[in-house]
Amino acid sequence: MDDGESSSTNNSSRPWESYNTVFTNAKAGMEGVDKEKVQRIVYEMSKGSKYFQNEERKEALMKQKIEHMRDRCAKLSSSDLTNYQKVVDRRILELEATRDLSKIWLHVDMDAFYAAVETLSNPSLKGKPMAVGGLSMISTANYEARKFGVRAAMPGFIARKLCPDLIFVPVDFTKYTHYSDLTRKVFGNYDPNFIAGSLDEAYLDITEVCRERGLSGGEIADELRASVHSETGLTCSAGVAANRLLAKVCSDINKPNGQFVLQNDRSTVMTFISSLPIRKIGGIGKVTEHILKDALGIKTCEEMVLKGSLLYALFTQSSADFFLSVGLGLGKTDTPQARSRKSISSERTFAATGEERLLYSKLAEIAEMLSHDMIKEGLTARTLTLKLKTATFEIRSRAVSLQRYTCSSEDILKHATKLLKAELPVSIRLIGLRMSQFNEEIRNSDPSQETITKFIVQKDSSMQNLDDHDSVDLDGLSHDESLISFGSHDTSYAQLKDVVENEEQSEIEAEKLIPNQECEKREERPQALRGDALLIKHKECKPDTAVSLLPQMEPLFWVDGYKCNLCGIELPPSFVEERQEHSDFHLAQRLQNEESRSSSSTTPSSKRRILGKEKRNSKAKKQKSDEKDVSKHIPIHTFFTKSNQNSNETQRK
DNA sequence: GGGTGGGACAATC
DNA sequence: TTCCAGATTGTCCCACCC
Repeated sequence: MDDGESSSTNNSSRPWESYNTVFTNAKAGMEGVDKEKVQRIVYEMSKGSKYFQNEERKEALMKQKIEHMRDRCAKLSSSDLTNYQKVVDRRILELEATRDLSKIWLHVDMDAFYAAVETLSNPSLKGKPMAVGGLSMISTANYEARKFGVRAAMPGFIARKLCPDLIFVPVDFTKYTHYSDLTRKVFGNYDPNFIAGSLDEAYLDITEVCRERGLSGGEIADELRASVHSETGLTCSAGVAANRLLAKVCSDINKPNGQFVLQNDRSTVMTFISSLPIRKIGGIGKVTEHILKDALGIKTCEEMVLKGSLLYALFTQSSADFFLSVGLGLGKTDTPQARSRKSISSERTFAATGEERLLYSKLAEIAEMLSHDMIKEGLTARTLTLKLKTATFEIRSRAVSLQRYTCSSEDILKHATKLLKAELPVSIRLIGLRMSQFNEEIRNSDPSQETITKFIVQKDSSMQNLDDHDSVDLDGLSHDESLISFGSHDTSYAQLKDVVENEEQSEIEAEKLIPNQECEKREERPQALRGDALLIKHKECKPDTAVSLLPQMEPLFWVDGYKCNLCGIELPPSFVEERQEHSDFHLAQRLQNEESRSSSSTTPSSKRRILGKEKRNSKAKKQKSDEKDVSKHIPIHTFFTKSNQNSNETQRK
């Protein structure tokens, strides 16, 4: 939808015109596309579906937000605007002071990457319209397919309608990773600290290499692209500019197999940015574009500066700052420290169902996948988030923070089951699980300790079965067996239900016995300390030799002088520290299990149910009040509008 | 009253 | 015939604690 005034009611003869789809947005290779035809087909294929209804619901909400913003805009007095303009003027000076034109950044973007890789391995696809993905969703399309309006993130069945001869090729990440590695080897020759955006794009600081070799940014880009082509047989496009934001915009200009250089001087940058549509900026998507366009009439980056006072009046400071810096053509010029991931997740879509057994079975599969990924990455975490997409495409998420770090599929499943249970009955089409709040001690451990870390992480998962009564009782089955049996046998489902229900009872009882605060305090201590505490608590424990970790636990000793009797890990006697750590690990493990037994490992579910209810109630109340004050209901990505004008003014003072 | 962490959810690629 | 992904991040609100 290009016009905020249009709606499905005043376009009855051409209803598709108001259907807000991303599939008609400008994308490389789609210049000659009959947008109206694409939009009509997408509309015809979608209308009436649950997906469509949900889109309409979201659209209505967005319109409401836009209306509200317009209202607030209209209410601003001239003195308000004068004051906000002063803020803008000051911020412009501050932002200008940070402008750095000394760097040369290069953004490389592979052309239709997945599709190009598939064509390399199957040359018969050359020249034919092809998409990587399936009928439900396609990941990318080659340029022949794009001529028909087919593009990434489009459902395959719609793509086939647009292009009946479209060839579908299944996604093969192993292949793409291989080619991505080849490109990265080339990138590394120009900037060893390059930033990989994704498999198919990267940012390189080529300031040094330009200086050393006396070449311009454009010449380096030329050489790099030729090098990527000779190493991989793939083409890429590049953008060269003073910062990453601009370089990314530039790499899209002469796509495919081209490049664009933006000179590093202020006036060239300002001219370039002045007419640039806001949607070209990374971070401004469909929603933000609509809000800025329809509520404030901002279509180009230049207008972000011209209407800066409105932005500061209506958005939060951080959002307004971002918009203003975009309008000034500013972007990041430093090479950030390697960003560490903050969460890890796994989700799957399936035919919508409300059948509990099926849902629990899916949950078990996803918990297993997530656990597997965590072990592979050497991560343990303590916040679990369950994501659900209902049959009506409504997204729900429910989270719980655990008292200990874990990566075990049993732990994940146990808590995820509780979260899911609270949502039932509901018909669901997607389940996702996410773990966040990583244990930094394990992640940042000395590489020389990698073996032991890996061991801890792996065993943290597998050991749960052995001695954690709190975990789902798997009757001594191995991981794989447990998964299979869970997914396919009624008994496993019944077991899980029982475990969850019994546990709730024990949690309620435990809550009576142990004050929650005490558990939290203990949780704050690092694991090693907790082990020490246990040693103090149980003075009969003696390190190494035959260590009795707890009176009721089998003592630890080294079989044949090198093999742990509890888990089988092999550590020669010379590995003194590792052995100590290892016995600490068993101690900590044991203590955690003890804690789990004697107290709730999460918020007691009885309490949680009440809390949940209160929360839902307060949420319902909130929604009601939001109907009155829509500004509280505009959580649009980074660009949150101010929830409260007064609070913002206070902030500014 | 300010700081902080948990939880929900929207946004992007 | 088929009927809209998956992964990750950022920001807000709110409850709780000091």
